[in-house]
Amino acid sequence: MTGVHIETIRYYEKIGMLPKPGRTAGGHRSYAPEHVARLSFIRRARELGFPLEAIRDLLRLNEQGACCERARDVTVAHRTDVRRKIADLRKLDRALSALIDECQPTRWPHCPIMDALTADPAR
Amino acid sequence: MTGVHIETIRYYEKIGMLPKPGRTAGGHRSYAPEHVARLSFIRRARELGFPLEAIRDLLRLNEQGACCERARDVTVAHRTDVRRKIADLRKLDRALSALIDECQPTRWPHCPIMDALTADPAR
DNA sequence: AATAGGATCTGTAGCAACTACAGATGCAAG
DNA sequence: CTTGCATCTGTAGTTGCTACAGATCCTATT
Repeated sequence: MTGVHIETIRYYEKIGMLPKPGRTAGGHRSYAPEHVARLSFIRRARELGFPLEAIRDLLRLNEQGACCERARDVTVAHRTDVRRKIADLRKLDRALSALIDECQPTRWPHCPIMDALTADPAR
Repeated sequence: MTGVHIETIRYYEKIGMLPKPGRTAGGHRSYAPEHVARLSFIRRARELGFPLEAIRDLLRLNEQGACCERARDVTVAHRTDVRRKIADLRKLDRALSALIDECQPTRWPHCPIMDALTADPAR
């Protein structure tokens, strides 16, 4: 129903992201509509890359009806984190590209990738 | 000497990234220059974001003197991975920014962030 | 009503790449 | 010879799941 794997649902239950559902006579979990809604909420937030701890905050805000102001703060903080990661990865991309460019057969005396990685014990 | 945390060094030893060093009479590890060189290699490769498994390959290539061609392949594969991550994160950034933009006090009927996350059980 | 099959149950271990303890030693400087 | 820091082993925690094993349950068909 929610597209969340069953193991993941049980994991969420275990870490307290999802309230424990009722059980059938045989011990199987039976989920109420609010479980489904909460799971959908979590899934959408996960698709937006929010960490589970942030989602916990968002869920709390949602329940309290405390809206925009603070939900926006959480979202902005998350975006800041995403942007930091992008910047880090771009730096990596540039460094890797420089190595790859240097590593052309035409310019070949010795492998620049290995040179960049090998320690220089003299220094 | 290498800037690698001591716990990390022991972790590398445990997973076989670093050969087991000799020991002093009292049982303390004593590292030879080749350990230091290997650790430096690993550290530089980690700074370039290579996963440990790829670093294992690079170290093997380095020992075999097998150079450019294959080291280049490993590096290009890693860059592809980095670029995929950048693309994913940019998509996230755009989605988050759209939500944040919509969430201005001026346009306020209801919080667009919570709306986006809340399930629509009717549909 | 019996049965066959799939789904769920609990619990644990694994992923990547470390980090953080606890409690016990070793070792070097003063 | 002492003081105090560094290292020792071993285990558990981090994040967000995923993948089993072996047992039980539930549903649909006969």
